[in-house]
Formats: sequence, structure tokens, C-alpha cells
Amino acid sequence: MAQDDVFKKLVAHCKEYGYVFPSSEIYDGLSAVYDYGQYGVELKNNIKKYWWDSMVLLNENIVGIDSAIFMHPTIWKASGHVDAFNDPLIDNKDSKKRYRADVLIEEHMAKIEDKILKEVAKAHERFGESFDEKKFRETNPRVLASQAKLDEVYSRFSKAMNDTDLEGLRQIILDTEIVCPLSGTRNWTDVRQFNLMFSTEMGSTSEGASKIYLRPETAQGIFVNFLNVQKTGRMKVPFGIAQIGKAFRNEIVARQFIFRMREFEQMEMQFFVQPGSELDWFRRWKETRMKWHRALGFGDDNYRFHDHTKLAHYANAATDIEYKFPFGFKEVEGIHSRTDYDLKQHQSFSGKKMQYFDPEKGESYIPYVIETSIGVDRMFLQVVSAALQDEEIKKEDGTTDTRTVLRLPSFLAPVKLAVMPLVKKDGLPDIAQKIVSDLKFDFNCQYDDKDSIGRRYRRQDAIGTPYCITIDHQTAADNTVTIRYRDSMKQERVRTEELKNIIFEKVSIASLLKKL
RNA sequence: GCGGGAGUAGCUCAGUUGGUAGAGCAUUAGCCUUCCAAGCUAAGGGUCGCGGAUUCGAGCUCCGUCUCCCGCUCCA
Repeated sequence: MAQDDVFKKLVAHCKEYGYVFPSSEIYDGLSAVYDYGQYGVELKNNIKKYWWDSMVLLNENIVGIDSAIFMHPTIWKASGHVDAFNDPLIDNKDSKKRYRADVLIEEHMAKIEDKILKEVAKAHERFGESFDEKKFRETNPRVLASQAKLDEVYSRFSKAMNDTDLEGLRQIILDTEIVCPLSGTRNWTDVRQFNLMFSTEMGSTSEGASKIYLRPETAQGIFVNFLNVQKTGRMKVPFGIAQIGKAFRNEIVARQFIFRMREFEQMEMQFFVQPGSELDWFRRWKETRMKWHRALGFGDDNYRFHDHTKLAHYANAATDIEYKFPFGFKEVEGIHSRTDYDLKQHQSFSGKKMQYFDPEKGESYIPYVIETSIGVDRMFLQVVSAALQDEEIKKEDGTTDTRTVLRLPSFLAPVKLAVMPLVKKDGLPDIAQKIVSDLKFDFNCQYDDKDSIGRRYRRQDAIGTPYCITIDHQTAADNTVTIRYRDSMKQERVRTEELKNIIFEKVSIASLLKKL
């Protein structure tokens, strides 16, 4: 099957079986927003629990928090999001290429600057030792003209940027005759501002409401609580703070189903370490996180690291864990060595000391940070695309049949077991109902007596239920039932009273966590 | 945002040169009882993405619009 078809089938399966629905579907949907359905929410919660427990339960030096989505607006100035997420963009209509308007103008100014410098260098060569650069710059007509032009563009540019005057920026591009490097034309669209942060207003508008942002990442909620957690939790470096929560980005292009959404959920852990030890911790977290992914058993070769060669301004090392999606290897998790950038920024913007007194070293410092950041929705998509399979089955009469089966790890499966009477008579439904009412406090159970037993098994396969309990006539006689396994389709007969322990052993998160 | 493709029942689709909407599967109820989907009977479900135009009449023609999919950029 072509990759596109595999992906389409995955999206259709998610919708058809109650995993993921387009948001606001009866109103034609909302672009790049999705809702999780009755099974999707269970799977998502289980993924979150797997992550949370592997962080907070297994590591005594990692604790969790849940910070608010609304935060003080200055936080986003300190983090750099206000500047970085506010790019004025312009398109060239001929090449269809998009540029940052400010970058185009800055590049143009650099060119003029370059021209002046060349002129100066040429003169320098000609006059030799006696060359007076200041005088030359003040008298040479070509340099003067270029300098005047540069000064004018610069003053217009900084004014336009300060006033966020988009039309002004466009006018500069037109007046200075900047052309598209690709098409060489000056056929530009309007300059548009793409603010990647959603904003809203807090307080009643009549009394002067202040503009606040929906957080574009959860990390800052951790950084601004660094002191609170360190002090009240008596945390000693190295230690980590974990958080799961929603984040919002007004993406220009949001696509590929739930891979890139405007509202998404992150699982982030910021690990605070001694300066100088960060690259060592970076390597350790790389390994730890990879192990976490591979423990799900979807095939080690389907994961790889993608080390960044171009680093963000705050990072001194960064890598992605990529998974082989139907549409290629794509990032699921990012691991970044963020230095002390964030805490330092908050220290300077808030005026509060973001330092840690290290009793072992006997000195104070701003800790360095290793961040592990994973998108819940991406992880969800990764799990479903790994688990969803069309399986060829040879039937007894020699023909083949396809079985659609969602091979979710038992712990992640939304429904743990389905209990079904073989036939709808002879009191078998009553026995089955009794078993459900005994087990429903411990596991997500389903009862089903509609249609033939084979069809019921297939229904459970499609939603990923790992175990089916079947009640047959022998049950009434000797109080045993069969467990049918989703992956092998094999059956095993067990005593009814042992069911709870047997299932518990199989679906417990401990069996997953013990692999780490 | 720009270019290309698509939108008819929960799903997969059919619907002739414009004449008032169909199939299979699924769902629900009943019958039958059979350990790996597709036995029988019946029922429910669609203002054909939305809005407008042309026409006596539009699922079909035209315009607009929304959404989804594929490319171009960024990221979790």
C-alpha cells in the first residue's frame, strides 16, 4: 500500500472507531483542531500515565507540577517568544516564496553597508598610509550618497518595526527595489503579521484589560516555579520538574492530522544540573528517553536520533527522537541542553535571583537545564500508526482474510478486556454479566453478546482490546472461561476466580516500567 | 497564505445528456446458535459541505465560501 493510503486509512480508522474526531465537525470543522473520542481519551490518558510514572515515580529527584496556562505577559518577553513569534512575513507572487520582511530589509541594508566598505577599502589601498577614513567618508560623494540612503532606510525601518507598521515595511521594500532572490521580481504581497501566540484579554475591558497570551510551550511554567519547587521540595541539584499540559500555537500551516495542531499537549521535564555537567546529563537523558520509546516494543529500528547541527540561540546541544511515520521519519520528542538561558532571562526580567546554593560546592550558581519535551498528540499518532495493522489470515478452507488489528501494548489499550457469552442463551449472558460486574472496578471492561463470536472478536481487534473472555457451556459446569489473545488469536482456559490476577499481571504499568 | 486534488448515509462508493437519492457494509430490534467478519426478517438514518445564480426543475451547470488531503516554511 502506498504511504498516503496507509496514512488515510489510519485517519479513517481513528474516526470510525472513536479515537479522534475533527473538532466541531457538525459545523464543518475547525482547521487543525481535533477532539479525542471515547477510546482516544483512554489511550491518551494511558500514554500520559506511562510518561508521568516513568518520570515522577521512578526518579526520586523528579517532581511534577501543573502550572496555569495564563501567565504574566513579561514571561514571554523574557523567554523570547514575543519577538521570535512575531515575524512580519511577505510573499513573492512569482516565486511563491515567503520571506521575513524584516530580514529582507536587513539584508538589503547589509548590502549597502558592504558597498560603502568596499569603497573605503579601495580608497585605502590607493592612498596608503596617509588615508584618513573619517574624512573620506565625509567627503566622497558615492559614500555620502550610500550612507544617506542607508540612514534613511534604517530610520524608516526601525520606526516601522517599533510601530509594527506593516504597510511601512512593505513601502520600504518597494522603495528600495528589493527583488526576490529566486524570481528576481518585485511582485510582492502585503506584509502580514503572523503572531504565533494566541492572545486574549484579562480583566474587564472598561477598566483597562491587559493582553495575555495562551502559553506556546509549557516549559516556562516550570522555569518560573523553579525557586518555589526547589525550596519547598528541598530539592538538590541535580533535580527535575515534570509537567503535562496544553500549549497553543497559531501555526501558519498546521497539517498532517494530529501531528501539528494549533492546540496541543506537551509532556515536558526540565532537569536542573551543575554548570559544566550539562553535556553529560544531555547524553544520559538521550539514552533514557530512547529507551522509554523502545520499551513499547514497536521495533527499535523505527526510532532514530536526529542531532541538530544548527542550534537555537539558547542551546549548546540538541537532538530529536524521530519515529518512522507512514509519511517518513518525524520528530516525536526533543531533547535540548538549554544552558542557563531561561533562568538567567527570568532573573534579569523579574529581578529575582534564580540561583541555587550548592552545599557540596559551597557556592551559588544558576543551574543549567536539560529539557526533554514530547508532544502527547504526536506520541498518540506514533503509537496508533505503529499499532494499526492489516493482517492476512489463512482460513481453514484455504482462502485468505484480512484482519484489522490495533496491536497496542496492553497497558495503553483503552479497553482491557471484553467479556462475551458464546451464545445468548442457557444462562451464559448472566454469567458474563456477573464477571463484568466483578472486574469493572479494576479494568475497563466491555460486555458484548451481539452477532457471532468471530465478529465480536474482530470488533475488539479493531479497537485494540488485548483480551477477550468467552463464556461457554463448560463455564457453567466447571467455572472456567477462555482468554483469547488479540495478537496470537490463541485461547487459553483459566479458572474464573483467577481472572482478575491474570489480567492484572498483564495490563499493569509495572511490567512496562520495569523495562526502563 | 499560494498552487494542485477532493467533499453524496457511520464507512466505501454509485448516481447516465439537469426531472426531486441508491447499493454493500455498519447501526437498532427480533429470529437462529455456530470459537474467529459477511444466516434470516424488519426498522432507523441523507435539506447530496454551506450560500447564491441560471432554470418550470440543480447531487449534476456557473460564482462565492468553508473544510479536508498533497507540495512550499517552522516546530512538540
